[in-house]
Amino acid sequence: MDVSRVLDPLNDAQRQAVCAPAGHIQVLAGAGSGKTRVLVHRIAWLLQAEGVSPYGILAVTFTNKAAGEMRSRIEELLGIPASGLWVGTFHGIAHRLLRAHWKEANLPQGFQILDSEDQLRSVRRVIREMGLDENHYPPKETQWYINGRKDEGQRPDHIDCNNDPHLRQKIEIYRAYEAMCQRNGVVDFAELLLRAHELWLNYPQMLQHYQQRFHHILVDEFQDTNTIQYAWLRMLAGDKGCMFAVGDDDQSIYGWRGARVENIHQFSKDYANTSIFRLEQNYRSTGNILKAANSLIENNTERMGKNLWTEDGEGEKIRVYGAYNDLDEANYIAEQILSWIEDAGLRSECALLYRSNAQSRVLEEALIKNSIPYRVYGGLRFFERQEIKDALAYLRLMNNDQDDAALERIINTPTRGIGNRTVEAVREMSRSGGMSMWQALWRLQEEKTLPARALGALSNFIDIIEELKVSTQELGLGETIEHVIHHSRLRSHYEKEKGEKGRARIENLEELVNAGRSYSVEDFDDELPEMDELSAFLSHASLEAGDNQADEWDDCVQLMTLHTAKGLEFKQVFLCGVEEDLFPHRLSADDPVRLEEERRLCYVGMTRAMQRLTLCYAEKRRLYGDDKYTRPSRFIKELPAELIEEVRMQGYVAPAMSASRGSGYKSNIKEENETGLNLGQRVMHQKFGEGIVMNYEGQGRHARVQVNFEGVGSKWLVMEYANLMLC
DNA sequence: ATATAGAATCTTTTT
DNA sequence: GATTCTATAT
Repeated sequence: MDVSRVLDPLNDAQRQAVCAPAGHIQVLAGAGSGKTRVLVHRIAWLLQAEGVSPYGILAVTFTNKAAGEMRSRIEELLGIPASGLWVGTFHGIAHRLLRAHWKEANLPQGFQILDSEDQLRSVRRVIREMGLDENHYPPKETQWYINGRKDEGQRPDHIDCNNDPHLRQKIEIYRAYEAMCQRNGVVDFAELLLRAHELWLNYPQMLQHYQQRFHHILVDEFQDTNTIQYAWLRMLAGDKGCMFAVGDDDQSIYGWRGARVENIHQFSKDYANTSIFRLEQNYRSTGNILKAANSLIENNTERMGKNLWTEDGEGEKIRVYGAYNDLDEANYIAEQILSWIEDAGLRSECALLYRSNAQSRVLEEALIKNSIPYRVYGGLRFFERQEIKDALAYLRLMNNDQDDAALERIINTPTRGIGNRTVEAVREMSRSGGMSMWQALWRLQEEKTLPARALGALSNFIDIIEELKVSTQELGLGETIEHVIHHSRLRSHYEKEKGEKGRARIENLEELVNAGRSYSVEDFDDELPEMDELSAFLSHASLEAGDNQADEWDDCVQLMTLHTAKGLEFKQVFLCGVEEDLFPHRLSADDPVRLEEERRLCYVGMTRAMQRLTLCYAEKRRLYGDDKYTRPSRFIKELPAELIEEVRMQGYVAPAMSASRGSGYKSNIKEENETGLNLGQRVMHQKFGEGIVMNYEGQGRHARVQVNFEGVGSKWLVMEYANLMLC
C-alpha cells in the first residue's frame, strides 16, 4: 500500500507521532504545529498501513466544527467517504450510545435534550417548588453547582454535605432536579456524559463489546477534558485499547468550566508505557511573535515545557500601542486596518480579539465610523433564538407530553388568557398529584375546581395541541413545522411585533421550516437505531445549536473574544484592552491558578497572529458606567523589550499622564500619575478619615481624586484643597 | 395582559 | 451606563 500521500506532507516529529507503534500515545502539540493534521494522518495511517478497519476507530472532539473538519479532512486525504468511522463530540457520541441503549440507560425511547437555558428554567422551577428562597439559592449558581458535580461524576448520594446545611439543601435541589428530569424524560448536557459512563459501569458486557470494537481511540484538545470525560475514555480503552491524545497544556483556557489540564499528567501516570511526542515547529507565526509568546508563557509554573520555533524569518516587531482612552484605542485600530487595506490586504485577514464581549462596542463604533465592514462572532445561535425555541417547544410537547419544560414555555405563548394564577394551579396539581403538567391539565378539566374562564382557556390549549398532533401525523418534517407555526398562531403573534425585530423573527421561523425540509435522519446518523424523524431533529437542534459564525465569503474584519479565537489564525491580530483588571480580568487576578489561565489566554491570543501582532491598552477606559484609570497589563511587561516596538498615533501628543519616558520599554509604563498618588493608595483626610484612592481625573492643581473612605463612602476631592496625607 | 419603573448585574462558552 | 430581569400598577 502506498502511504506516501499520508507521510510525505509531514515533518519528522509529526511523522514519528503518526507512525508510532500501537500503544498509548500523547502528542503535545503547540499552537500552529499541525495538531489536526497529525490526528487526521494518524487515522489514515491506521487505516492504510496498519490495516485497521474503520469500525475500529473512534475520534472524539469538543465541538461539532472540529468533528466536521476532521471528518472532511480524512475523506479528502483518503479520497473516499470515511464511513463506519466514528468521529464526533463527547456529547454527540454519548448521545448516540444512549439512543442505542435507552432501555439499559433507564430512559424513555424518545428522550430529549435540555439545553442550558431549559436547564436553568427547570432548576428555577425546582427551587420554587421546594419553597426555597431564590436569593439564598440563586438558580444560576445552583445550575452551575449541579453541572460541576455531574462533570465530576457525582450523583447526590455520592456527595458528603459535611453537616453544612446550605450544602445539604443544594444537594437536595440536585436530587429533586434529577428526579424531575427523569419524570419528564429529558437529560441535560452533563447528564449525557454521566449516563453514558454509568451505562458501561452497569453493563460490563456492553462495555466489553465497545472495547473490542474501538481498539483505537483518538482525542483532540485533550487538555480540555473534564473528570467524567477522561474517566469515560479510560473505561473504553480498558487494558487493550490504544489511546492517542493530542493536546497543549499551554492552551488550556477552560479550567473555569471543569476542564482539567492535570489529565495530561495523569495520562502518563495511568499508562506507564505512554510514548510522548512534542510538536514544536510552528507553521503559522513569525519568529518574533513566537519568541514573545514563548517568553510570556514561561512565567507560568506547572508546565510540561515546550518552545515554539519556526524556519521562517523574524518578521516585524510586536507593536504595543498605548492609547489615551478606549475611543483612541478603537480609532487607532481602525486606522491601522485602513492602511492594511490600502496595502492590498484583506479585511478578513484582520482580527480584533478582546477579553470580554462588552469591549466590542467601542471597537464596532470606530469601524462603522470608518466604513469598515466587520463581523462579531458569538452571541445567540439559530436554535437558541426565542421564536425558534417556542416553535421547538410545541414540537417537543407533541412528541412527549411528559415534557413540562416545553409545556411551560408555550402554555401562554402566544397569549391565550392563561395567566400566572392558572399556570400555578396546573403546577400545583402536577406536584400534588405526582403527574406531568399535561396530565394535570386533563385532571383539572375533570375536576372543574377552577373558574370557568381559566378552564376554558386550558381546554382551548389542550385542543390546540391535540389538533396539531392529529393533523401533522401524515406530514413530513418541514410541513409539520410549518403547520405548527401557523396553527399555534406563533406566526401571527410574531407578525404583530413591530420593526426589524419582528421581521427577523418571521424570517427565522421560515428558516426553521427550511431546516426541517432539508433534514433527513440519514444526515444525522447512519447507524442510529429506530428513531423517528422528529426526535432526531429535536436532538440535532439541542446538540448543534447552529451557526453563529460569520459568512466566510464576506470580506470583513473579525471581532471575537480570545476564547472564541482558539484554533483560528489571522495575518494581523489586535489584542484590545491589554490592561490590568481587564486582562488579566480582575476576578482572576488574585488566584495564582486562574492568573496562569489568563496568561495562557494571552498566549493563545498572541499565537493567532501570522504576520503582525499589535497589543493595545488605554490609560483611561469607560467601564461599568464611569471612567476608570487603567494600567497596562502585567503581560505586556513580561514580553522582552527588544521584540517590542512602541507605536503612537501620528502627530499625537502624549498626555501629561504618561510623561515619564525612560530608556527601556518597561520604564515607560505608568506606575504613578500626576496627582502623585497611586490607585489603591491609602490616604488620610482630616474630616473623612482613612480611605483608598479609587480613581482620578485631570492633572496638576485641578486634579480630582475619588477616595473611598471607611464608613463615609466614596467622595470626589480636589487635590488643591483636600490636603490628603499618605498613610 | 401589558406597561412602566426599579433593581440587579456586568468574564470567558460548548455541548 | 446599558441592558435585562422582576415586581407592581393599571
